[in-house]
Amino acid sequence: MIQTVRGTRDLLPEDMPLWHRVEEVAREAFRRYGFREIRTPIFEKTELFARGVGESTDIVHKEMYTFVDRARADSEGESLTLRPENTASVVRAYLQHKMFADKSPGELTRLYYIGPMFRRERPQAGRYRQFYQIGVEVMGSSDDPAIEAEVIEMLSWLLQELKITNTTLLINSVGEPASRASYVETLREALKAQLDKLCADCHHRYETNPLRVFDCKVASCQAVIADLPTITDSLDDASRAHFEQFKAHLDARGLAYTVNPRMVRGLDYYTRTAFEIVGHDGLGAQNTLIGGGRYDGLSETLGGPPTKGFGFAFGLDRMVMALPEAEAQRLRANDAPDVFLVFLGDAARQHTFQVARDLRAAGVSVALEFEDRKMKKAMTAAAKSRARYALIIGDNEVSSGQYGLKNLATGEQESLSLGDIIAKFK
RNA sequence: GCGGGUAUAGCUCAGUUGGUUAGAGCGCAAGAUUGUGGCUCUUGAGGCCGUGGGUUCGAGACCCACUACCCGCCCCA
Repeated sequence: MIQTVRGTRDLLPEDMPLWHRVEEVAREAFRRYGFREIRTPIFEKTELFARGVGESTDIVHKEMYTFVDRARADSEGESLTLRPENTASVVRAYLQHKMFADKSPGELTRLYYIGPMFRRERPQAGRYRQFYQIGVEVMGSSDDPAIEAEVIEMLSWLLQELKITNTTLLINSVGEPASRASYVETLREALKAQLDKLCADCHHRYETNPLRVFDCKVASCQAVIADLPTITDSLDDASRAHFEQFKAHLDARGLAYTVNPRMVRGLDYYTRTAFEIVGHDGLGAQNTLIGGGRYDGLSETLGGPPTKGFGFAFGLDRMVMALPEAEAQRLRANDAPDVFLVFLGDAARQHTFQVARDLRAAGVSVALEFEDRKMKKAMTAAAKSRARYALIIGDNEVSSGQYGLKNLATGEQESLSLGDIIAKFK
């Protein structure tokens, strides 16, 4: 039997109401905050991600689905990649369509996206090779921290609307590229003296990406980590001032946060503000719900004019997992037909098709089966469909034009004309 | 790439020191009940026991290999 490729999965009808709900709430949040949708291609030239995300990152290094396109007579096949994330593509589109050109100073471009991304990682709880992300990007000439606070305010509303409570907002500033680079050296110096106390993984991190040592879960490493210098101490003055303003904006909006000076970003393009919203319920080891930050240099990296940028992304797979059970049940229960048509005998069967058409034309969600069954069986099918009502159509009903409408939850039944029934569902 | 776990009915799982016909609950089907579902009772259908090899008189069980899935690590939004 052919099955799904490792790390991919089918999203079955039972779960779709949950996915739709997250998408619907997100779109509503974006509408209220002035974001407009953009859809970029699912694959791009490999170079876009190599430059945008960063050559040295693991994503580019070993986690991309890259393939060479078919060669033509006049050219080599070019290297293409299924998008591992969407920020680089959105910035590319922003530049390609010169969205900055008709803007006045300080005017922002607010974009959002929803769609699948691909990473060739080992799957685990809440992590798939084809996963779905929702994200926004704010681009323009301004890097006002009020932008950041407003976006986080929007996320706060979104989580509340989804009934996802018990989350924590973590913030940090990773500074300008220059101050970040000097901090990495400071950190490497500090680690050098304690190398003998670190685990094998951290030895590797010391070489490749010292910032990652902070994420180590080994107890002996944690002891060392506690005494390491933080990036906060190395911040340049402008970044420090920017971060202070950002916090003041959060305070003014009543948004609670925890400063985590050890929270760093893996992708090359991040500058200054970084944030995460972590969940605590039912997410396994993958408890980061939302991650984002500022990426002021990305446009230039991709050959565009100096542009400020700020954005976030969250995984739909994981957000759906984080929905509380009660909310999930409510959403699934709502995903049911309005009425299930039960008919008895061949004459009623023909008549039922007409009734179904009239109800549907009036906007009612109608379920029915085509088999002529005993009433008992038909009622069982009606209950199984989870329809709110069963509409009973036998010879008596056909001749009288009065149908039995039974509320399947309460068991109450009344006799109504088709017009009355349609009115009831309006 | 590395580590641990699991693989038996549609689903969730039992299955004793290796023993003859592989079980339960839920679900599904039929009936009790020929125009009224849910509850109850009765009956039934449904299994290459992940795949391949080995040990044995005999393997769902023990050994080896493989594959798949799950969880975690690496990495990361």
